[in-house]
Amino acid sequence: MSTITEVSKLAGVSLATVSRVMNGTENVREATKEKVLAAMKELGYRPNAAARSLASNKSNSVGMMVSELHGPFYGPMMSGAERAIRTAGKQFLIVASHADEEQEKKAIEYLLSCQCDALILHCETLSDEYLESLETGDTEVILINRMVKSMHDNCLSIDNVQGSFLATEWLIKHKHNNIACLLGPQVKHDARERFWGYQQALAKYNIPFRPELIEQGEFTQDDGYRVANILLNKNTDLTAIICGNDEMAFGAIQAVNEHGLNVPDDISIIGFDDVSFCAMITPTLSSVINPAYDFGVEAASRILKRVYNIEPKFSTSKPISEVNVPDLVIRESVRELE
Amino acid sequence: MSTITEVSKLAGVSLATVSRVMNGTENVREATKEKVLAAMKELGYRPNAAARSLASNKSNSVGMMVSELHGPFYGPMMSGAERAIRTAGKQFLIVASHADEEQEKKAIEYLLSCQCDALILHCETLSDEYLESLETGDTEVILINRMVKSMHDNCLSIDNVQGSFLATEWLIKHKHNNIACLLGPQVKHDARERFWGYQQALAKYNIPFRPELIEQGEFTQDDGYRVANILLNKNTDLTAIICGNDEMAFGAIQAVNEHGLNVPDDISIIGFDDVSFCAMITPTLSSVINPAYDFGVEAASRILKRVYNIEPKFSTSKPISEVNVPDLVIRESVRELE
DNA sequence: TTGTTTAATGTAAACCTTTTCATTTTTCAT
DNA sequence: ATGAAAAATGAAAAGGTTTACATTAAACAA
Repeated sequence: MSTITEVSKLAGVSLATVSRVMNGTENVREATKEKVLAAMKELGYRPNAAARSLASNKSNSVGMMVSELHGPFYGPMMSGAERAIRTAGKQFLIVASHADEEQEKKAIEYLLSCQCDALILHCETLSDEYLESLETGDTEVILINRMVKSMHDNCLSIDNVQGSFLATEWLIKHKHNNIACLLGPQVKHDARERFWGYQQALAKYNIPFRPELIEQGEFTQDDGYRVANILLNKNTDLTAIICGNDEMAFGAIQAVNEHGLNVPDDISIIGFDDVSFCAMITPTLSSVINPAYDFGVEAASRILKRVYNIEPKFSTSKPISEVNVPDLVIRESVRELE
Repeated sequence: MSTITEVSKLAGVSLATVSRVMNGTENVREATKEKVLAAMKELGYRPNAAARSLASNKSNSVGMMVSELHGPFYGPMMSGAERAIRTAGKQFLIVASHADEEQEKKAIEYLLSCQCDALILHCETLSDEYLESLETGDTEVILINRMVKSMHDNCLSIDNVQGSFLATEWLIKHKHNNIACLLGPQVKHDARERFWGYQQALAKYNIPFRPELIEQGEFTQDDGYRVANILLNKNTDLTAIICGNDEMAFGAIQAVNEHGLNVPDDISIIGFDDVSFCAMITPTLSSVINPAYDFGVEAASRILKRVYNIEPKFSTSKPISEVNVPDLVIRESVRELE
């Protein structure tokens, strides 16, 4: 691989001039510029990112951490952020943490050691204290789906309690009384918040909380299926199920069908996140909107402004603030009782 | 941020020793090691990846390029590769190219300038010559969904022609004669190959090729819907539609439904790729398996072996060779005619 | 012990840029 | 034409690590 030195020799100028041409920052005479560009081309020169970053103490890259690289929720979130960052000419790195504490820490360490200028994190296990400690460095950090009060301006999330409350309330208002709840893993704060929203709604309408209507599982289709079966086997009177997320809801629909019951005629189901397949499955799934794509775009936009002083070219479909009031989308999977 | 020098001073040893402790390569006395580790911890030392990569000419990272970060096909592909790479303790970088030639080149340039030790590329627009030129460097390159003869051992793909042939043949064998074809964008080689497989099957069974049964669109649900409508408006006798991929197929199902027709009673539909939602929608979608996850794992495994001399811990569910014979999964979206 | 081999550690150059500061060249007003 | 100011360029240090080579300390045999 050729280096800047070789380019400078071929072009008959100094290192510094080649660097200036590359970065386009300072004045270089047009004739010189062309000589350098020609030399670069001839040698197939490609700047060494490591050396640049070492010398400049900047990497021109933004790192993102997500739990998984696949899945209907993370995909749009990554895409949104990527689009905004790349359009601004900055580089974008992604690492997956698999929602494991140690791996989350390692992933962040890695992004930091890459000298990322900013970080976008969707973390599931890390404590507020750990996240706060990240702020002490000079790397901008934005958290998605998480609210740490002391980092308020750097957090983007929806009000999970409110979202779950809305979903439950809709069911209550439409005459459902025996509403089951398929919880996500309660080690995750969003799963806990969603549970709390359910409880709040019951309380508001004076509906007794029945522990037998609660089951907990992973945020997956398989576990939704498994856990919904448990629920259906022990309860014959339930008319609706609120699910921790859409994947679980889809598993629940399968379980309901296998029990010879119909969604929504026998049982109404509401998911959470409103991922793309909600509108694809049969019946279409009612859900609480969690605007993953917009969160990605918004996170990136804030970074572009704050770190690079660039006015972002993309904007979100609707304004995104720190804590967003979620909307409920009603589709075929629910019905009102008389 | 603290540096290796500060660590060495605090521990009372030389730079070299700290480096040796970090890398664990050479002999260091146990007592010394502990001193160094303690100093690192005390300072919160984090190695500078740029400096390491510059000095060692290695980055311990593998780069991947995909067209999009979201979507049911790329997600599993990224996940498979990521899992294998990270388990081996190497780092994993992803960039998106948006299936645009210039952006694909830029993305690759970026990964190379990051000194990635190896590249996994899913490219759509680049020429064989360009890809061959990448091989001249000392960076290992693996191509997914692409076969360049001169790089045979570095390519992983399915036989698209064969896949499409199988799907078409199934329909023919089950008495379908008027089989329409929803093509993907013919600038993409896989879309072209799939078209070719369709033609081959017709030819083999002496079914005349009817241009009015062919429409071309993007590989998206929206375009599948749009293009299927065109097809349905001008053809009243078709009984089956072969689609360029699963997204298009889903769009086609919607179009068929809106025309007051039923899948599969009136029209049979087969997709391509067998992404996860095939089994989730109604009717479940028949498709040709394109093992994205396994391709990711296999690509990573080959790199681990060749570049790092590490025996990979993960293996694919079934053996993956360079060009794989695809399987057809028959689900509810097709029926046999009498 | 003494000398020899091996293990542990240290020194300093190298990796490729950026960037400060100094120097040279150009421009332009007089 | 002259000098001052501005623009263009160059020289060299700095950035944090690895690693070849040199040195010192430990281990061990005689």
